[in-house]
Order: sequence, then C-alpha cells, then structure tokens
Amino acid sequence: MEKSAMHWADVLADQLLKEKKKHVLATGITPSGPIHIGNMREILTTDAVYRSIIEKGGNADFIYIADDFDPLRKVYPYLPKSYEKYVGKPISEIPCPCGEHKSYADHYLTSFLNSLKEIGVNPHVYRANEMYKNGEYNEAIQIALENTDKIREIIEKISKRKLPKGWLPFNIRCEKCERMTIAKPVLYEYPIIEYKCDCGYEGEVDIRKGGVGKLPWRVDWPARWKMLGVTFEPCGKDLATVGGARDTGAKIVEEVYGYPHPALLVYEFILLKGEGAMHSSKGTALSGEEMLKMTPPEVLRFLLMKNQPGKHIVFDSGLGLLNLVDGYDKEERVYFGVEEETKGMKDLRKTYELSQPHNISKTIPYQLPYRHLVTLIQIGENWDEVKKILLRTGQIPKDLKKEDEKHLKQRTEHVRYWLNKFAPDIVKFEVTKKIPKINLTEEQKAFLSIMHEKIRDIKWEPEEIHNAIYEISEEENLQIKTAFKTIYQIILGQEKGPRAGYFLSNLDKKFVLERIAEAIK
RNA sequence: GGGCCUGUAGCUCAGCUAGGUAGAGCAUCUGGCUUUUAACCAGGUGGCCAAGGGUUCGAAUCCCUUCAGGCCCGCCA
Repeated sequence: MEKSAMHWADVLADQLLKEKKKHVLATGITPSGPIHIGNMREILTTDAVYRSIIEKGGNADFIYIADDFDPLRKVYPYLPKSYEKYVGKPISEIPCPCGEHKSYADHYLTSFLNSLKEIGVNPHVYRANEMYKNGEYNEAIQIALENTDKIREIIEKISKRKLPKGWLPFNIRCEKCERMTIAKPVLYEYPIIEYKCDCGYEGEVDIRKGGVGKLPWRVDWPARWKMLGVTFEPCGKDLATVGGARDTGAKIVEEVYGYPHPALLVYEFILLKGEGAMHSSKGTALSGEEMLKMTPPEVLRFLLMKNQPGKHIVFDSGLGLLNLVDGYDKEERVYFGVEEETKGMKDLRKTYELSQPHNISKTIPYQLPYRHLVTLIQIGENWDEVKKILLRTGQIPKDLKKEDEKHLKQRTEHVRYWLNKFAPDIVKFEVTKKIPKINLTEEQKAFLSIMHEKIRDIKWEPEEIHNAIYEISEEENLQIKTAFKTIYQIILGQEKGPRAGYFLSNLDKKFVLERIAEAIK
C-alpha cells in the first residue's frame, strides 16, 4: 500500500463528509480587545477545512459569530480608567476607544475583519447584538428558561460549580443602569422575569422582546449551534478543559435543544518565542493585525497550515521570521518543480495550496530572497525606490508581471513593519544622508583612495565590487576585515553591514564615489 | 487536583492522522572560495527516536505505565 500523506484539513473534511448534508463551520470571537493570533488560528483552521470540503464537492457554509452583545468584563489594562462606568454594558453599545468607529466592539472588529480580507478568509459574519435585538434568540431563550433545572444540573454536575439559589439561564439587562451583570431574577413566569438589580432598581422584562438580556456563555454557545445548524467549530484548549464550556455545551445542546453537538476540534495555543503564551490581559498579546503586518499573508497561513491544529506553535518574531519566509519560498519552488523536494516537507501540495490567500498562481511567483528585501528596504525608503534599484541592477525584469510586482511590493511593506517593530538590531542599518563623524586611519584613507580610482571603471555588479575590495586590500596589505569595516563606517556609521558587494551594488554608484571622496578629503 | 501539548543528531525541529530501511537546517569536520548583516558551494561525521511494557511478521509511529518540560482550567483561543 502506498502511503500517501494526507493533510489534516482533508482528514477533517472527510470525517464531516461522511454525513451528506450541508455543513456549517463556525468560528466565534468576542471582540472585547485586540484580536490576537490565537483567533487567527481559529479562523484559519476553519478556513482550511471549509476549503477542503468545497474542493471535495461538499456543501458548506463558513460563518463567524462576533459576540458583540457580550458585556465588558472589566477595565482592561489597555483601556482608559474612564471605562469603569461601562463595565457590564454590551460592548456594541460602549463608545469606541479611538472615536473613529461606531462602538467599542466595532473598533476591534473592524481591524480584524480587514485582516481577514488580507489573508483571504471570507466568512459570513453574524453579530450577536443584532441577533439578540431582532429576536432571533427568543426561542432559544424560552427553551433555556423552561429547562432551567436541567441546565442547572448539567452545569453543576459537569463543571462542579455551584450556582446561586434562584439562578436562571438568562442574564437580565437592567433597564435603569443598563448593566447585564448585576440584575438578579426574582420570579419567572413566561414571558416575564421580575428582577432586582444591585443598582437598586426593581423591574420586569418580557423575554419576547429582543435584547432584554443574554444567555450566559455556557448556554449561549450551544443555543447558537442549534440556531445556526453548526456542525463544526474549533475551540481553544482553554475551553476544552474537562468541565469547561465545551463539555457543558455538548450536553446542553443535546438534552435541552435536541441537536447533536458539532465536531469540536481542539487547537493548541500559539506561543510567542521568549514570551510564553499570549494573553491580551497581560499585554503580551500580539494582535492578529500586528502579526499580519509583519508577516506576509501567505507565510502566516503557511505557518498554520503546516502545523496540525493540535500542536502548539512557537512564533519567533525575530530572525526566526526570516527563516519561516525562506521555508515558505522553498516550498513554493518545490511546488512548482523548480527545486527538488527535501524529506520532511509534509503534505506539500496541500499545505502550499492552503497557504494561498487567494488564487493559486499557475506559474511560480517571482522570488527575491526575503533577506535581500530586508537590506533593500533599508536603502530605498519604499517600494518605488526599491523597484528602481531592482530595475537598475537587473534583479527584476523590465516586464515584471503585475501580480508579481504587487506581491513583491506587499512583501517589502511587511519587511518595513517588521524592521520598525520587531527586527533585532543586528539586521538594521541606515545609509546616512551625510558622512558620519569618524576618524579614519591613514591606512583606511589609503584604501579608500585606491578604491575610488578602481571602482570608477568597473561594472557596478556585486562580484566585481567584491573582487575589487579583495584586490585592493591584497595590494595594500590591508586586513580584509578592515577594508569592510571602512566601507561600513563611511556609509552606515557602524562597523558591520550587509554583504558588501551586494550592498554597494544596490546603492547608486555616484553616491558611493562621492561618499568615498568626502571621506578621504 | 484535572486536561492538552512536547520529548527524535551537539542545537532547532520534520517524520507519528492511515505501522514498512532514521530525515532536514544550524553547529562541527574535509575540500573549494582571501574573511562581510545568521556568508556561499561540494562532501563527511553524528541518533537504543525520554524510559519500560504490550499489540504486530514488522513500532519513532498504535495501546498501557512511568519520568521530564511547557501551557490551560471565572471571562479568554
């Protein structure tokens, strides 16, 4: 039997396809803070399974439920103190922290939805606050209240938590203080719940009216599985703990809502190298948006696609990122048959295909080593400048395809962001506008003056420049190390720099000559 | 206390889904290149697959036990 590797997304898709029906793949994220990379894993995992099902000819929907009716739990460290007064109110009704969005929830959601576009994920978006307000939840709420005892029993038994006397599976929203967290039910008789709020107000709500309260998390989740017909949903391992929301949810959806629980794939966390787990509340979180700004979208997808969801991933935002991109580029070359496969490239074809945000290119995209872009973007400020250099040095053809240019441009933008925020100092440099203040030895000056003569006549190409430097130092009996150092000193004001031949060839020849002339003046 | 992940070459890790001769990169060594922002090219060395047991014709891979590390267990991915 030939062993053909199968990608995890195909394995999951096949499992779902055993049931010939329409599948609803769901993701749910509460936009109560910066949406971090873990959410990316949830959404990309689902996207992978969704794509696999579609590819196999199955019928599926990919939905995303933003729980923007969730109350603000506390004033998170990244919020101003003034938000104290909003604690307990739904995040869709709290003002936006930056003032540019419709609400607090929109502030974080918009950024995330934009990120989704870039990584090529396009789910149908549902908003919990709308669903509650327009009454879509009404039936589920009524069923939950009718089954209060059963739900209570399930939660107490499975989660080993004690619920207070008189508890109802419904968080009432106080009409006076508008908080959803402090009103206590006094009496429920369909369709009215009488309540007493800690703010002092006593009143009653009619559950036939939408938006008067919310199902608690452990009930809300199973309720929407049933409402939306969810058949698959990944969840983080924190929720998957024994007695957690996954366990109680599975039981509640079956016994209360009479709906089979969806396949609940557990995925591991993404750890930030050197930082450990990411916690939005501790400020070590890397927002999904941020992550995407420093990583080309296809590479971010690649990272998640090549790892099974159950494996934790350590993300290195330093030099490791460059290796990751190199790994992707190599996989791309193998995919297009330009390079031979090395062992250990797992499920290569599928991984590559799933890594594409949009269409799979028919021919191999134009590749430039990513590390080279790191150098180039520090010489030219932006893509236009970099493009000029690339054209002048013949590193890209004059008739570069539009999509290739778009791709390279996008990559330079990611490199730029990475350099500004995450790159270690070792890879950073700046071509100074004026000659740096340095004291050169006579030896160094002699070297430079010969170099000035010599390079005037050579072809402005890496190898030629490289050779010239060696020849001069040999003739002058100068340590080659000193030669390189001198070059970096007069151009960058530091003692080390990118590989000199390539580096200088990417600079304008005239500029280099002028700089040398100035240095030996 | 419970759960999940991890343990494979000196280091970082593939390979484990569906069992079939142990793999890469880095480091090291040899040769080439006059040494540079992880230099490059060609080749070599290097592993009782954490330990023990089981299933099997056959186990790094499946099952059980143990050990070690990481993470999670109000809300949270």
